[in-house]
Amino acid sequence: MDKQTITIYDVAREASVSMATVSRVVNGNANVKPATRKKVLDVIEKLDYRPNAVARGLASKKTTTVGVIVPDVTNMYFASLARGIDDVATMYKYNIILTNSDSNSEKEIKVLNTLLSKQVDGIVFMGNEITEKLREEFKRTKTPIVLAGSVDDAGDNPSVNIDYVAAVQEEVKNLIDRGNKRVAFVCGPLDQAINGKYRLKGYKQALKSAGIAYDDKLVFETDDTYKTGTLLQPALMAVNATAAMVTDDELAAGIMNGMSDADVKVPEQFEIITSNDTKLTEMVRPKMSSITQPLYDIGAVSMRLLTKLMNNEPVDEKNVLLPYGLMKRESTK
Amino acid sequence: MDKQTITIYDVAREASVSMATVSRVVNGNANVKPATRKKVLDVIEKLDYRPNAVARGLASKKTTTVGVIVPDVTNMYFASLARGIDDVATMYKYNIILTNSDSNSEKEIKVLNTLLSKQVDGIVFMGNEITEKLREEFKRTKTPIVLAGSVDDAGDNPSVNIDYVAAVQEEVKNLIDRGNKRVAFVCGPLDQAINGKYRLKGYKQALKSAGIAYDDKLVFETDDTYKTGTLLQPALMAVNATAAMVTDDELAAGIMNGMSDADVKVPEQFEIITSNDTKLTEMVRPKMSSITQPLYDIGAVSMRLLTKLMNNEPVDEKNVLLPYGLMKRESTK
DNA sequence: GATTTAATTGAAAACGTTTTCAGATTGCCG
DNA sequence: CGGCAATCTGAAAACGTTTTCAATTAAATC
Repeated sequence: MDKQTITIYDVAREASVSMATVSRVVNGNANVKPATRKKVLDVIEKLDYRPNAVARGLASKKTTTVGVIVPDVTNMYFASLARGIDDVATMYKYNIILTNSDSNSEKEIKVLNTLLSKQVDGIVFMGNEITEKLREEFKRTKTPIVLAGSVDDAGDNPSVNIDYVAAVQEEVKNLIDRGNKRVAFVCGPLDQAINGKYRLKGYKQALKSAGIAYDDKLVFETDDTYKTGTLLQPALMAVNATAAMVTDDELAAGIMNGMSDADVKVPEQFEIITSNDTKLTEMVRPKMSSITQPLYDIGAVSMRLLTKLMNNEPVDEKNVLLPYGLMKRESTK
Repeated sequence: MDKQTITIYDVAREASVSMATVSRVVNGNANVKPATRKKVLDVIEKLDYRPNAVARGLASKKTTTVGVIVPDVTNMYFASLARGIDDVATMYKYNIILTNSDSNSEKEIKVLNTLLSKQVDGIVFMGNEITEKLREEFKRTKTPIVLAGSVDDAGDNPSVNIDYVAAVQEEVKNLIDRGNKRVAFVCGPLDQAINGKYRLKGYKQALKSAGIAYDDKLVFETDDTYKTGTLLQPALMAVNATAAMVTDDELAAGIMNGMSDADVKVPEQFEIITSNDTKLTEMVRPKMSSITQPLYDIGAVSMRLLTKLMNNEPVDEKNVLLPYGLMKRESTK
């Protein structure tokens, strides 16, 4: 009673050719006489034959599927990257298996392994804290892996990012130039290299160039959530900060709303610059000034890079830096 | 030079048992003597054997992978659903292949077919305008499909939603009770059943109960984007609307900001209620009152339903309605 | 200890493709 | 029209599992 699945063999019989020939026309192999090609194509049409990608994957050792590991799709930043990834994946005939890791190292390792067991042709990984254990798992496989919008200081994985230190440095400099003596640095977990090594470095460099002493009371390590942001106003006031460089848009939105709710005027009394330029920056009032990152493109370029790696094509630059920008909106003077 | 992949056969040899036995222990089959189980397990450990899911899929005709078709992950509404889906998928040992359709019917059909060719065990579909063509494709396959947060008036696919007509009716009634004689209905494309058939119906019913004549000048069909929302203020004022029931959060945020930018006070001069209760509602000022939908749960329940369908378990209710709520925030009086 | 029954195991056939290699056909040239 | 190269085609062996069925071994019964 089962709906009969029709196989390449059925087509071969019906068209009175061999499986090999059918396989050839399905795969667009040139070595088949136009007449036979037509004959086979007709039978395929008539029988409504659809190749079984699993069998194909087993025989060819390619699944045209790539794994995508992301902390949380629900976060606009990652959703944008994911969209870029999917679009160019589609363009190159790949599909993506998307998994949320919650930035949990154990979970990351686990899903990495299930992705590998599913024989994905490549993986794009997002998440900035790469534990030694995870790094080892990365090394163990020869399936290509690229980091998207994520940095690993210690590893040597291909990656695509922007120049976080330069971007932060530039924005903090602007803040200082506008007269802010005490600018806070509000970031996600510092053990993530992107924060602890790069952005913080940019912050420090800007301070140094301006001859301002680094004060660790001004750096606030958070969990990157909106909620946390809303709670930060008192602490920020307590250290006499008059501006903040924030590393996440939702977090920044939280801070800004916390300020507004406490009747601190943004930007008059407190300036805020955020980092990801998700569409949230425009939706909030005042609109948030931001470092602009080509989010979609970071995803897109990552995936493009991955396709090259999967095909053993030469890549000129393993660690791509895309251009960033500075978007002045209403949360800065 | 290729990294040798080790197969079930290698561990069989090494453990001096048959492949069948190895397969049994890998799959937790009870019929194997504890001693042999241990022996095999040890060899697996020693050789670092990982089962090849593709081969397994071919032999067993199950891939433990489900397809997820979504208009755009970058939209918070769908991202939330997707997250719910992935979480329960993981819980039941499935992975998801995530594809963006842009609500484009051709694209939907195309990805549906590639998902099927990849032999997914099931599909959860999001997107409200289901063309006749797509409906036919749905019918052609015996792979189970469930609609998540999406309705198809004409088809008979399993689905999980909330009671959109009741929810809208209730909110519009509240608006009217508070003295609004002219409440606008701002929605996405009306040819999507969720808008054209359900929500609009709730709107009309509320009007009718209140003895107010339906005026189609008050219904605004849009494309559901933030940008469009920001442009709507003049038109809304032109028809003397004093409140709006909006079917999408980003759209609503746009409208609200458009109002604010034109110095129309929300909620004093214009009340706004939105529909999806994404976290955006809290981030915007004033915070938006909303119909609350258990977004994550809609995804989660869809996936759970799908697991039952995939296992041929009986399901009590093919079309699940989850409870909705009404969240009063600051965009209404 | 001989049977009978239950618990373990293994051999081999799927699963639906791709791919290699050799054989068959065709086209072209003098 | 013979011969050689170029073009097409097919047989059969992978690919790495699961699963069926029969055979073997162990346990239980009297």
